Parts: sequence; C-alpha cells; structure tokens
Amino acid sequence: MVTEREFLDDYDPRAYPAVAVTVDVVTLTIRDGVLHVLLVERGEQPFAGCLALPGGFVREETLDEAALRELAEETGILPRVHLEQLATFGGPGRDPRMRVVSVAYLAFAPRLPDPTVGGDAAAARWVPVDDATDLAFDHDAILAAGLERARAKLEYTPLATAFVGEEFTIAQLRGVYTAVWGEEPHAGNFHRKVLSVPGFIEATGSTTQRGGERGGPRSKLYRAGDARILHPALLRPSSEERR
Amino acid sequence: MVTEREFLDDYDPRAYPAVAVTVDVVTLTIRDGVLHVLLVERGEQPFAGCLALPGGFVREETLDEAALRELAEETGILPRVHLEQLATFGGPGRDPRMRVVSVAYLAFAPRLPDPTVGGDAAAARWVPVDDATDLAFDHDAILAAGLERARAKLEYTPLATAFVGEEFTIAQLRGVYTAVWGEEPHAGNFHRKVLSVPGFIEATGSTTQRGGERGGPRSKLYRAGDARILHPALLRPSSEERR
DNA sequence: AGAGTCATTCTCAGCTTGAGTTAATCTCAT
DNA sequence: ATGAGATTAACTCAAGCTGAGAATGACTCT
Repeated sequence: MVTEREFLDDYDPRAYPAVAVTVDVVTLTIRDGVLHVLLVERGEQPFAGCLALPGGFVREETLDEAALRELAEETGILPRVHLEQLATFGGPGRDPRMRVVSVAYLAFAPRLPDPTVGGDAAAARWVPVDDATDLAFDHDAILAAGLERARAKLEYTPLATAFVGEEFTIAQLRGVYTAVWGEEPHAGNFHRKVLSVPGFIEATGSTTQRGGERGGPRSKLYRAGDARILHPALLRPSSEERR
Repeated sequence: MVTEREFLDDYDPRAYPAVAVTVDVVTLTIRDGVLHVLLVERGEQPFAGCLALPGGFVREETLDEAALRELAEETGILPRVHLEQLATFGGPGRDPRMRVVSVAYLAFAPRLPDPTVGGDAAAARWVPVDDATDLAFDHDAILAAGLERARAKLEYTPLATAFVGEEFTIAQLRGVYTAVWGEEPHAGNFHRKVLSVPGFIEATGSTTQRGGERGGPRSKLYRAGDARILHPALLRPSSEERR
C-alpha cells in the first residue's frame, strides 16, 4: 500500500495532520412499500439537528466488522442483513474539524422494528429515502451512491431476497423491485422471469394462509435460492432512458 | 461520518494508534494482446524484493487526486487514463508496522511506453497479470478485485475504449475483450453488436492504411461514442459458467 | 499467381422480452 | 348468500437479440 522508500521518507505520525477513519452505513429497508434509510439525528455542532448516516470510528477490527458493529449499536440486533462495502469518501474539508476518511457501507435488511434508542445515537429512525435530503456532511452523496448501487444490484443479483423474510411470495418480491426502482414491473412477466432464472428462488411447497387483503387466491411461498448472480439479468424497465 | 457524541468521547489523536491512509492503484493495459498490470519492486522490508502495486500516502488532496498523482509519479505522464475507485482494504495486520487503510483505485490505459524509472519507485514495470502473483501485503487480493471489476465493466460500459487509442478498429476493440476476458468473442457477432449498441462507437469515415500484418482488407476506423453504459450489454461468453 | 488472413455482411434457428389475455381463487361489502 | 373487484398464475404472440456458421471480398506475403 505504500512503497518502502516513501514510507521511510514520510512516515512520522506527528508530521502528518491527524487522519481519522470512520465507517458510515447506508441501511435500506422497505416499510409499507416505501424504501427507507436508517438515519440518526445529530445533537451537536457541526450540523446539529441535521440527520446523518449512522457511523463511527474504526477500532481494532476489520472495516466490515466496524460497519456491522455500528449497525448493531444503532438498531439493537441485526439478523440476516446483507452488508457490502460501497465506496470511500475522503476529500479534505468533508468535516470542518479534521481530515476524516469515511468508508461507506451498504446494508439491506428485511423490515425491522424501530431502532432501539438505547443505542449509540440519540435518536435513530427510518426515513423514506425521498425525504432524506440535506443530510450532514456529504451524506447526501453517500446515500445517492448507495441507492444507485442498490438499484443496479437488483438487476443482476438476488439482492431483493435480503429485503424480505425467510419465506416470501413472488408478489412480495415484486414489491421490493417496485419500491427500489420506483416502478412496478409487469406482474406476469416478473412471475415468469423469477421462476425461470436458475437459483433465484425455490418453492417451499406451502402457500399463504389467506389471499391478499383485497382478495385473490392464496399465493405460493418461496425461499431464496443459492444463486449469487442472476443470469439472465432482470433489467429495470427504465433502462432505455439511461444513457 | 461520525456521531457527535462518539466524536467527543473518543477523539484524541494520541489515544488512537496512528492510522495511515494510502492509495494503491491497479493500472491495467494491454501489450501484445496480453493484459498487464503496473507493479513496482520493493527495495526494503517488509516484502523486500517483492512486487507491489504502486501507491503512497494521501496528502492534502482528494482521494482521486492522490491516485492520479501516484500514477503520474510512477509512469511519467498519463494521458487519457480512466480512473475509478475500486474498494478499500483496511483490516488490522495488513502492514506489520502500523494500521494502514488503503483505498484501492483501478486505472485503464492504452498501451504506454515503459514507466520512467525517474519516478517514485526504484523499478516500475508492466507485468502480465497471470504472472503477477505473490505480491506484497494483500495486493494479490486487490489485484484480483481489480481484474474482476474490469471484466464485469467491459460488459456494460464502453470501458474497452479506454484501452485503445483515439482511433481504433473493431478488431482492436475485440482484442481488448479477448485479453481481459481470456476468451475471444465471435468476430461476426461482436462486430454486429458493437455497431448496434447506441453510443458505443462511431465511425470516423477513414480506414487503416494497410490491412492486417498477415493479410485481410483495410478496416474502418472508429472513435469512442458518448454512451456511459451499454444497453443492451455485451455479455461475456462464459457467463453461463458463473453461478 | 496462389495461398492464407481477415473485415464485414448474411442467414437462421432458438431464446428472451414486453404486452396483453384468460382462468381460477379469494376477500369484502351488500 | 351473492356479486364485485382483486390477485395469482399461466398462456399467447410478435418483436428483438443471440450464438453459430458461412459467404464475400479485400489484402499481404511468398
């Protein structure tokens, strides 16, 4: 990570401005069909009163462990979360106090209870992503990067299954795509597609106890398959508009 | 990037083991049809004599600037390089001397002259990626991540054009895919495909002065189009084997 | 001149996709 | 109870894309 010569020439901790390394976590979940992100309210300057992504200093642990620890501290306990590194933000001036390099993580969780307030932050809560603006520091950019990553990964990975419970219906899975993409896939084609992609989902053999709230037959239940990537991919309807 | 409370509680630079932040750059190019990576030879312990990725400390600059600077120091001058952040590696124990968090970058360059030795490193050189094993620190893992990213991005971005010159033939572009994927796409289908994806390449109107070295007609010349993503994507032949 | 190479264009069958339709199964309000 | 409306699941069909192979010339080298 550094050439020896430069290490010897330059290495003197006191000669450098202190650099802090933190992790920030973009945690996404779906509540009532709407994509939410976990935010904490800052109590002090700078950005007092602003909402921010949960995060904190990295200790004697790997970066992944730090992200998982921060998340657990904010929300109590996190079962079955998918966690992956998103990107690192480290320009000078991100934090007015000192140089802070922040490794951002992205987490996906099935619907969880409201965060325990006994955690690290004064107040942690789920906020619909559309309302999550004017965050502290450069957290708007971090959130935007997380959302774009999530949207893209729904296409070619079985990530959507991380948002639903152990057993789920195809309609619930479709709801994940609708919430994240902001657009509803064609129900019939979606059904055909998720069943045809090998390893995406597998039938449990049972069905729901009742039909939908407003009627309809009982739907079959599925669980996540063992595929790590989807092939062929599920392309989002709006992909023509991108360019 | 950090809650205020934790910042106040924990922040004391001397109370923390010093953390260094560096950038390491995986620079890929194609020479004689073979994918190469830029490596430097370490002169000192640890890993003296080992090959390593070029990199160094982050100064008063953004992370992107640091990566670009390190690259320029190693190779002289870098025109037209594509540079993107890859991932951050920061577990304890990566470097036996101190905690080092390294932000890895991925760069793609058209064929360049051999690196100027007047740069930062004692000896920088291009090494075929298949020979780039047993690197210092965890650079094997960083390189592997860079290669996988490069292979994936060839599918859905016009990245391949970053490996060739301003003007290029479709065969040269195919050569990029062959070198990176390790598998030659079907020539006819590749030709049809790159021409049909909107914004990938555009004809310049001219042709090469001569045919190929071993015969064949003169080929038309193209330049990169303005698309940022390819739609539909160019899938690698081996994608069925993944799973 | 002849052999071999290679860019480019076609053909064609198979597969996937988008859009719409149909049948059967339920819930809810009347 | 009964009908209206909703929903799952399955089917149809045309259009587009893909992989594989082959044909056509334009070149270079011997």
